[in-house]
Amino acid sequence: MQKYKTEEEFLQAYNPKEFDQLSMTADILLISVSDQEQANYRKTSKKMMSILLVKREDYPYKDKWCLPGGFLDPNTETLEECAKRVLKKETNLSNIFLEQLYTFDAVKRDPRTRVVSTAYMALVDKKRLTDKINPNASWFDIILIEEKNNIIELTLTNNETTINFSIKKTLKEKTTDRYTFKTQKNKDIAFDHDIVILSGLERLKNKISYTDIVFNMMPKYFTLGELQQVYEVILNKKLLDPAFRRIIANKVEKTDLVQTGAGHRPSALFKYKMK
Amino acid sequence: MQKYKTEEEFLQAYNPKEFDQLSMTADILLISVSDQEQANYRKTSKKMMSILLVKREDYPYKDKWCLPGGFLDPNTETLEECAKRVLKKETNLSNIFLEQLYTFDAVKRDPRTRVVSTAYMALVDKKRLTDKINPNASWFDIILIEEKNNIIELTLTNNETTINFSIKKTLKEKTTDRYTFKTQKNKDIAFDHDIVILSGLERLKNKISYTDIVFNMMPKYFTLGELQQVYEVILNKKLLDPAFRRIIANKVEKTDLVQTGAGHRPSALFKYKMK
DNA sequence: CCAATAGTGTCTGTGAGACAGTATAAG
DNA sequence: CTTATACTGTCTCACAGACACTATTGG
Repeated sequence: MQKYKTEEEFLQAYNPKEFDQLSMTADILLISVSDQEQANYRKTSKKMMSILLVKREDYPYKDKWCLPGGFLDPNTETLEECAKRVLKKETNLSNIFLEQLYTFDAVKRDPRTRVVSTAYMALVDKKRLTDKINPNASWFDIILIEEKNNIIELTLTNNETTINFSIKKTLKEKTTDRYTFKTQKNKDIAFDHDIVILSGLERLKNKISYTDIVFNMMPKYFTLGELQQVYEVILNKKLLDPAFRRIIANKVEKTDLVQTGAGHRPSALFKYKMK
Repeated sequence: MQKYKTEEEFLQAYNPKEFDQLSMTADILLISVSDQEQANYRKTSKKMMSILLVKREDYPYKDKWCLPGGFLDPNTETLEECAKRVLKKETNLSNIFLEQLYTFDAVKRDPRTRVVSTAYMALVDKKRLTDKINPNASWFDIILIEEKNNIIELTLTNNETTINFSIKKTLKEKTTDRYTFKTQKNKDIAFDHDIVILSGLERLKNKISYTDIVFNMMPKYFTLGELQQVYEVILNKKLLDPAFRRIIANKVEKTDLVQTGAGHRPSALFKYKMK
């Protein structure tokens, strides 16, 4: 090996192409909560989690659905900037909550070449979304998420197509909370994005109980009933009213506004307040 | 753009070198707990957290300290396998607890070329370590970790060299627990590894309270006093005996063994038991 | 006996789970 | 008046914080 006297000298002689390189992508799991149809005038509309998927127009995995994502430009941008750029392109929105999820790096995860992907979780209030969404992208509602014998089954629909896949969840180390996910059944989702989706949903489920992350999916003003429903759909279980109100009491602030017209006692509108 | 009839056809024509590529590394924050000297025969030896650093022999950052790490071979290995390979090389140990920490990707973090690094946290019981540690690697004890006005100061020593750096911690989003770390003072640690170290220590601090991760740093048999000291050094605060014993009660199993010879009541030896 | 750690009993306050009860709009 | 949701009061139980107390060794 040659020796260099200074760092400058060394850097001038350095040629990265001498080494094997690879490509990276940032993939984004964009999650929101939608209102579904209501059964009668008095019932409140049911809430559902939804995620944004994109139909692949080219090989590989042509015509399958995948998460919005794009290749990192190594010369100019960070992975988070790359993620923001992709989100802007797909949804025409900036200022979306973003958090790094995990880096997925199986050797054969992309058939083209070695591609390591850093996944980001993004949260948005669906009311912020205009119709300027990219035509090859589509919101899918999560209509079923069920865990049985460590096998998790997920069903999504965008009212045209229904997607269903299942993943086996195994504890990676007996001392921690990390799981290994393995695809059991999947014919509609490209790459390893089925696993990214599930990891993201689990992360959201965890973080909702010890952070204020949920307010990134809420409009500025909301009722406590709505907020509770969002918690319930994310946690996938019913919560008791008084307990819920105690928990979020010091995260929200009551306003003078009320919401009426629902065939029952009007509810106060609240807004987020930092603890 | 050309069109292809099948995925195979597409893949055959695909040339990754047409696109800008980059390099990746896996860097490992290996953490352990050491026994320090005892003041007199009766006192128990004080515990300290220690991390493994490597002295850089080449440019860039020649002669500075950094985390053990290595370039990913894109053709053969995952990042975790790369991390294991590096750990084996530096410590001659396999079967070390590893967990992906975070992917660091600032554009200019490596002066050579674009290098994205996925950091792993590794935990080990120091008694497992032989003297087969790589000569350019060295254990540094964390002798000070102090937070004041969101500036965290860290001092490490390996009894020859003392390293000191400080980092500013800012809440990234008001709704979550994610922080942005920014170097305030650092002249001994290469790359952005000062920030990796701090993120890792914070992660360990968090995870110790809701997982059994700490047992990866313990020998097979240990006293509750020792275990409590490890908790205390990681959490950086004193714990009350009865509260501590209640918390770990169903994580440990008492054995018939006792530890004597310490100038006070002998203590029972325990071992880890999964909940 | 002393010093130091090992280990336990128990009081108290906080806070979640549970359930029952009151309030109020629209049809 | 009915229906459905909004919102509150309060009991109970689990559990963490706090402190006091007993146990046991080597010197």
